[in-house]
Amino acid sequence: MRKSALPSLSVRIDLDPEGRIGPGKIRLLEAIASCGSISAAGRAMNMSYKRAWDLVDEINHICNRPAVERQTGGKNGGGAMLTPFGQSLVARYRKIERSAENAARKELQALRADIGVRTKG
Amino acid sequence: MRKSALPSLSVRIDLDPEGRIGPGKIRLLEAIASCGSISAAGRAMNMSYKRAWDLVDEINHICNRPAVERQTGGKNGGGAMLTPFGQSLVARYRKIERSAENAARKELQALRADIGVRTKG
DNA sequence: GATCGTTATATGTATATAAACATAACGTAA
DNA sequence: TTACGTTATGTTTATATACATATAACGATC
Repeated sequence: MRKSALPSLSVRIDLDPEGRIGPGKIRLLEAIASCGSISAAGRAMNMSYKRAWDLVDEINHICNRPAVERQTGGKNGGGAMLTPFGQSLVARYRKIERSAENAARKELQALRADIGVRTKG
Repeated sequence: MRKSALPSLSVRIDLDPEGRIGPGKIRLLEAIASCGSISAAGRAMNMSYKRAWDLVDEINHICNRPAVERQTGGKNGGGAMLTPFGQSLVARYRKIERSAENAARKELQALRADIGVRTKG
């Protein structure tokens, strides 16, 4: 498998001075979407349930609307899924990320040439 | 009118898994370039000299070559300036940042529209 | 040699962040 | 009712980060 070459970009969206959404929260949202629960997503990311829950809570508060809808109790104990807004948030982030990396590719290559390629391994 | 309304982008360059360069370090480099010393740059950014020095040291180590050249002692007690590499690093970062914001503008506006309008339900 | 403001370094103290652990509430199904 | 796995919410501990303070070395200038 091919790891992303360094240097690479990471993009954050500053929704307000105290609230940003970056690659970590987006990966968590994606994991929730594919796992069906916060706790399973946390396990998949090697993250404690509490941390995952706190991040979800933070995301929902940063945006003015819930990105994750949660059900407590019920079949299988409950679960969580992305709201339509949450889905579009992830999609938008990924699109922005792709656009940014595309736009920056030349400069990053030049930077890599300056610094020297480090092939770890 | 102020330049960037929220949400806005912030871009980091991951030079290696443990070393990133983002808007803070770039602003520090720019302050050093315009102030002529680490300590003056720190004062200008309301940052302790130690913190500024540590950041410069980190930058110089993250990259494989110095971005800041320092002179201890001498006229005015010494000073610091950007190396040619440091100058190009700043220029490249700012160019990447502009490209990224340009590429993401539409999506950010859509996101702003989503978040700005609070729809309960 | 004394002065000056800088670089360079060390140490201790707050503060913020993350991890670890514990426990209750929930709602479906057996 | 009981069991189950989840959401929800604490409390405590540990770690990392930032801050404050102190001090020495440096080298041109006076």
